[in-house]
Amino acid sequence: MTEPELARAKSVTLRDVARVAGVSVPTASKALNGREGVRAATRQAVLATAERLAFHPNTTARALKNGRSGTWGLITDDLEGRFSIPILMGAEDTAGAGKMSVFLCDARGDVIREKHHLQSLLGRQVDGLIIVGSRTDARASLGELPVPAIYVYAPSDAHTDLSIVPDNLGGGRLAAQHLLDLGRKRIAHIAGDRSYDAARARVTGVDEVLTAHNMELMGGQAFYGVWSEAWGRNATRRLVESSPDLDAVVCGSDQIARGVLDALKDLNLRVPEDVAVVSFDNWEVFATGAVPGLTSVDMNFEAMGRMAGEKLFAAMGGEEQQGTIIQPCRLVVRGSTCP
Amino acid sequence: MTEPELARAKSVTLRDVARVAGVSVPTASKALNGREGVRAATRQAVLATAERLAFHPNTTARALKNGRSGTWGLITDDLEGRFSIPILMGAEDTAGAGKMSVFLCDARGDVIREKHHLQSLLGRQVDGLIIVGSRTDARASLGELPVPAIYVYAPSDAHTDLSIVPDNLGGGRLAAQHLLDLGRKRIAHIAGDRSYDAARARVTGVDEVLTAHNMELMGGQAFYGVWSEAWGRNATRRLVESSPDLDAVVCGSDQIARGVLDALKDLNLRVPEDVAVVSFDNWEVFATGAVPGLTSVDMNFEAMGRMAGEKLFAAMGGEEQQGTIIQPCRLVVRGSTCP
DNA sequence: AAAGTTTTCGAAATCGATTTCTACCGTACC
DNA sequence: GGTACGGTAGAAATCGATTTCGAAAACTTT
Repeated sequence: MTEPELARAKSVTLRDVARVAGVSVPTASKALNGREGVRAATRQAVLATAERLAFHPNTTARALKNGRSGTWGLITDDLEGRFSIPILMGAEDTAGAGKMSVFLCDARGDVIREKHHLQSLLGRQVDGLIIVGSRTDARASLGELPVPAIYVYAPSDAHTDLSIVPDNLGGGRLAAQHLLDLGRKRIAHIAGDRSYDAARARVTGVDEVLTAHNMELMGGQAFYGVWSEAWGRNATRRLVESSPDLDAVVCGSDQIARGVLDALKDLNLRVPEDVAVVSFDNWEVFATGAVPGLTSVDMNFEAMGRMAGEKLFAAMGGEEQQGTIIQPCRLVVRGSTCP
Repeated sequence: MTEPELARAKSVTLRDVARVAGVSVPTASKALNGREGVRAATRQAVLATAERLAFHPNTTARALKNGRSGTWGLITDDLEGRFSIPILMGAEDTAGAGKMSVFLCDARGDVIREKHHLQSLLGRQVDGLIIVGSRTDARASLGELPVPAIYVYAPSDAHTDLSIVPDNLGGGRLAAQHLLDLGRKRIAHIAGDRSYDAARARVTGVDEVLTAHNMELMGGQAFYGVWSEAWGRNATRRLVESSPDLDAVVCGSDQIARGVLDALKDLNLRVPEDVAVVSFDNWEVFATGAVPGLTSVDMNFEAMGRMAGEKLFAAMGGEEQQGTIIQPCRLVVRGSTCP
């Protein structure tokens, strides 16, 4: 067993490269990492052999030495990945391809499991944490941690943490302004679950714009319910009964909007000619599958992920930050408001 | 700087525990890992101090030593996480809470990016790979790898790899048999994209059952199109025109089914009284949001993930396997077939 | 009490890469 | 030609945990 390369057909180590290139391990390391103190010819030789042997450095060893693992942990409650995946992709993008890898952990809404995942991630020496809540209400802070953490979508309840949340208020304004721009005057709002911060903020945004134009919502207020198509259908039927002259509906989510579209059709009201419909989330499969396509306010998950990545890098660089960053939304116009 | 505990307020290492407990590092290691050769009293002391100091072993160091990182890599093309997240959760479950952490990488359908992620994951010494395709067609094998890999949802095109795929054929049978059990005789099939293996397999399954009962599909064949609501609507209109007496429709996906339901309603056909509807995927938000709720064939993603986890463990234990494992589907009955 | 066993513990090597820090080389200058 | 110097390369320590192996301690046995 004097031949190490026979013992493990596994992977090529730096030692192998150094031996083949006829230099020492430190020299090989310096050459590969572009550090000075290596003659150009030597560096070339090392690079060439590394290439030839298909050398890939063991990230684990590097992590152990310099205390940086090049990984982030993302903890979420999002069972379907609707939020998590775009946010993850956005975060990854800031690092440049493959520089950072992300552990995705699903706590499934269970605090115990979350604690467990957290410990596991810290044991793996992640360089940062992204905590993705499934609703925009403030969630319990994880407290003081040995690595920077950023709360995305749901803000932390501790103002010493850094949170990134979508601008639901601004989204509401966007939706209302869009309808006003189209000349709509009699606007109703079928909202989501009142217990959700997001639902209330969206309502507030709509209200603000209407008030500024000396208008108010049909029925005098928004109608809160649940985040489902069924609620959209029911609410629409009642709404049209009491206010048959309405000409636009803002919906708390795309799912609600789907219900609204269904009900309007049953009631022989044309969209967008008789009634324009705007909703929130811009969940592609729902928004584009509808007839007509739904004009919807996009929460910009990927942008939130990118921001999270940037802030994590900044924090890793020692630049501590706290507070709540509000990420603007954007309106995606489709057939439900413009023919 | 003779006081190491001042230098880094960071984390508690095994050395710290050993020092405080008054034993050597190896002894502390043995005590914590439940290995023999340690007196009961000594072990107790070590365990107590570890607890008191909130010691969490550095997984990175352990990984470096014994060559096992306790991590898996999951590479997917799934932009929304519809497949990946349930599969990831299933895989994690097999390990027991937190024992395995999973790197989630989204290749976004880009081969270059996939290669990149793969290298990155191998550099991080993952113990296994789960490759999740976004369509059931066979995908290019990643070839010989230093760690076991399992292809989920989309099988590998190399028969020396191990793949786990949903039983689309069996799913088709389930759907057809369900309709026959309900006494339906005139069954049509509005399928998805013909270029997808899944679409064709589902059709074959339905055909098999009908043929076994000396029946055939309305129109003599399945109608292929695309995986969209719009296709469901269009196809239904044409179908009812040519075969107004149909009493059941099998849909290639929940999205198609949503279009079918819409169109049937426009045509004043009641579901399920006049026409029963069965679909595939059981995508909750679509299936339960519809009126009536969609009876749908569930692909059991989580079960596929669990199977993947088990097989990876087996492979890590040296038990090589190859071939394709077909994971059964299950029928979830809702209002679109039973009132 | 001496010899033989068993148990318990710790010194040292290991994993793979990085990072000093020192030894050496050749060149340049006086 | 000897000293000084910038530039290269390598020896050794390091990260934190594991593991082997030898030594010391604690018991038995005669």
